[in-house]
Amino acid sequence: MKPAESLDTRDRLLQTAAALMWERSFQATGVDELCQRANAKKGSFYHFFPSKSDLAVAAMESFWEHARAGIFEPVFSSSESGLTQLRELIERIHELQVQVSAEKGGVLGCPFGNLGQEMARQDEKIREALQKIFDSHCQFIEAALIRAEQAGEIPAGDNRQRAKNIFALLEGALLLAKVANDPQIFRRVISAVTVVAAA
Amino acid sequence: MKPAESLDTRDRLLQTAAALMWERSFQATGVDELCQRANAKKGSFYHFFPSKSDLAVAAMESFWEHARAGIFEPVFSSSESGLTQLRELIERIHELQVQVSAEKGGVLGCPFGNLGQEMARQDEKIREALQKIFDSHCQFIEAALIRAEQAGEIPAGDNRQRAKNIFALLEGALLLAKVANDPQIFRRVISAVTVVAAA
DNA sequence: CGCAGAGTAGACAGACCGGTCAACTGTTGG
DNA sequence: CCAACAGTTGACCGGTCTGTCTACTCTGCG
Repeated sequence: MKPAESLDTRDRLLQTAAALMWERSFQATGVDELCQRANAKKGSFYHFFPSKSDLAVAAMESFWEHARAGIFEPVFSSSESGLTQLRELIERIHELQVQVSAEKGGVLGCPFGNLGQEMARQDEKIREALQKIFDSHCQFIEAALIRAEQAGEIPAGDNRQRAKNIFALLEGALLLAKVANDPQIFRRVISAVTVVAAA
Repeated sequence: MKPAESLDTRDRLLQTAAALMWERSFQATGVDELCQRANAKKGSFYHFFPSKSDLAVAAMESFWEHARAGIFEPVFSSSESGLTQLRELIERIHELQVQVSAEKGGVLGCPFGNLGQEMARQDEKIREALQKIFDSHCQFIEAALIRAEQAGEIPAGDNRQRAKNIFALLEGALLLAKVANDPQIFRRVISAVTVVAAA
């Protein structure tokens, strides 16, 4: 993630929004505060985005693009086996949680999961955007499972469903870690992933 | 759950708070609206509870007591085997999700998980309360796993950790169902529980 | 009866919210 | 040289937020 100062106003707003909403929540993030932190003025905000919800959608999409390019694609395009890639992904997520939780003074969990729990029932656009982002996550996992199946690492089965199961376990583990405020909870729960992958 | 009219003011506030915060979210639930729906006045609200956060904690504890008495204790004190009890619990949760989502026009997910994602990083009292409620959930699951292990349904293992894994899967599945706005997602993901139980 | 305390009532406060708007600036292309 | 336009600025709006306060009612008890 580039330093905020070097970006243009729109990108600064996007990046600040993602950070603040991850750290706190959508509703606890005020437009005024957000603009201040992004070094932008309210008028600029509403010049680029019709509403706070639209900014949230754009911020999540942008955040996912960064995560995809910075984590998912490198991990899943390696020469490792499907299951190893999966374990590598989990390792990266865990590292990120540890690092961010040290920086912010507590476990933040998954930015998409957080926003989903909070806003899915209140804002349809946000719900749809997150649904798509979840799907993208699952597609990466599914592809790894297919490779694992072809390599004989796991028995043949419904890899799409398996991917959803694994993703659900990830999200649940992040929630437990957040409520316990202990990133190690995530690592321990996640040990079950290999089993779910073969289910 | 008794009809709201027959309860005293404090209980009406508790019940209405749990319902509204489940349906929407903590921050989207206003004190004014809450009082109106509970047929109470602001003065009464702040007579019983020092703040909205304290009400939320009390409402979650009360809701959990209802769920424990109405679902968890009946299910886990039956004469069925440990794994069957677990499946029965999941069945009940699924039925509840289907019913509530028909009533409210969308999947609401887990009231505790929702509040946890939203408020764990913003209100330490809420975080601690939910942490305890999560623990109680896990204790029920763990007890069932111990019975399952003794009956030879699953191999010997760390049943405390297994319980956390299962609980994480449940919470994750509820999140996916909420974001997809489809309660059937929950049922499908949850098919992996038996595997996780034996991991 | 009279009093104490629990609970009720709702006006009020002050901060803060998301969002609007008209005026301004800086750049680009004809 | 100016017109067109993307972007910026910050004052401003009406509404809503949680929480406070004083006055009131009801009930049980000595």
